[in-house]
Amino acid sequence: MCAMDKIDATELPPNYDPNAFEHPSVSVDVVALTARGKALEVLLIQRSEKPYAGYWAVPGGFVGMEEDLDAVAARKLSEKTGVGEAAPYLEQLYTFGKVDRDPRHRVITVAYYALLPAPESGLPNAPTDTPVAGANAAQAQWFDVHDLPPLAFDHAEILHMAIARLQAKLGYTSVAYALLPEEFTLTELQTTYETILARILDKRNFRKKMLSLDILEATGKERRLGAHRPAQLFRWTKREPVFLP
Amino acid sequence: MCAMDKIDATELPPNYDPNAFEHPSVSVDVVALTARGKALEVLLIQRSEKPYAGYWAVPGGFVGMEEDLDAVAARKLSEKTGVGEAAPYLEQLYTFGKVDRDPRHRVITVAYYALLPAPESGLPNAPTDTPVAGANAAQAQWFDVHDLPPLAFDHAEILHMAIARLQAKLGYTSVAYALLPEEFTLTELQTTYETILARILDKRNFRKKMLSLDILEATGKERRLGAHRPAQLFRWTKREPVFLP
DNA sequence: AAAATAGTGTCTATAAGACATTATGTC
DNA sequence: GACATAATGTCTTATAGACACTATTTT
Repeated sequence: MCAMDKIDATELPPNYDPNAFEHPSVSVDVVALTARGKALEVLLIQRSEKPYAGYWAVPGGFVGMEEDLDAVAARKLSEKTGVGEAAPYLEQLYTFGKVDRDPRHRVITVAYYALLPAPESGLPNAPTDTPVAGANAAQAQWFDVHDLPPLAFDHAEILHMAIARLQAKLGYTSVAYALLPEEFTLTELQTTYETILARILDKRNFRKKMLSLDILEATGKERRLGAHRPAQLFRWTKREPVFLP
Repeated sequence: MCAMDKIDATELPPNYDPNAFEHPSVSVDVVALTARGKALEVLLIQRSEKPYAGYWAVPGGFVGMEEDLDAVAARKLSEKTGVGEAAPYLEQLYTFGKVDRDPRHRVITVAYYALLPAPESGLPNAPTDTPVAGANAAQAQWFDVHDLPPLAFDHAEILHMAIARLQAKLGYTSVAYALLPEEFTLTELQTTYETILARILDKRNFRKKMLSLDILEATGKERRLGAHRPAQLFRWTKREPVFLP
């Protein structure tokens, strides 16, 4: 433990030199999630270097001196997924700071999670289906969260926390908006909920509930797919998360 | 923006030198809350140095290379409040990382909040009523969160987030256990809820609800205070937070 | 007996959950 | 008309909230 441990942030002298002591590094990691059909998928990058060479990791980057945490998260997400200007849902998750979570040196990571519409949705903020690998040719790929490769560092813990947070938020907000295309059927919406919650919901109760919340509106259009009755298309009344009663 | 901004944590070469570039500093700030009578109180320290000399701040400290984030939070809390071994409720709140939140240099702070029983409760983990000032003779004092002195940095934002989190958690967990003494009356419990939520609750509904949750048990003892019927004393069935149905 | 707080029950309204059939399009 | 998915309503149960009086103790 170095001398810095005992310095109180509230009591720093004005001439204190922030570089007089060794600091932990700070990184930002982004759990990018998308609901594709019946799978909840996460974007992972395969490491090509030690430690954890060959293992997969959530994309992340170090925090420089002149960039807000949120900005680092947005930038990393954009670099890896190809999402453009239209802001995806991006929320800080938790900060992981165990001394030995990175075997090389002390790295404190501020984890975020992002919700993206399925790549095939055609939305401007949908990720490209082929994520962008890093400069050192590491692979980037979407994985079903229930069929994961070995994960580096404490990234399994980070991912589980992101999924738990999303599951919880589904219950009291309209965050699901961020996972769906502009227009969708109630069945697609229900499938998204079922995918994330990993359980089957009752169709009548689900529709009754959703339509009572004033968060959806019919577009008047319908989707015709196959030899059966077409489905009405809906959109969100607000493309931002709303707290539900 | 320095070169470090563009280095990807998942792609670090094994011989990367973490000290080759300037890092942000990392601090931990702890919002210590206690419910004393009809006031929710927060522990603040008065700064004696610039910037924000004379302003009040939440206690905090820098994170050294060899200490977990949670451990820094626990240590700071213990130093300032005199709480001992018996662990108070301590939970990570949010990480604040705006570039200019500290005018001196870049400081990213991981905020925690702690719930302590009232100083006069006699519990082993109750804070001393006279909090410990820092080495440079700054004052430390408990303040009603609705009657605050001017706060330094973004500490007003941190405090408001802590209060909002506590209010939310009261609704779906038994965290209130951490604010009460070992034995307490239902009226004291209700007063604690009312203080935190800043609204009056119905006595009959409150008692009906609380007693239906299997989180309280009667001690068989009663408290006699003044010219009126004595109140039964209760204790928590578990001194840890429980999720409520 | 006056004062002060402890303690208690009913009714209503709302929400959640179980449950099966009809409707409408394509091929 | 066979097939496949869309769309819909009722009943039961549990929960939340409004609401006022009696009980017990001290002084």
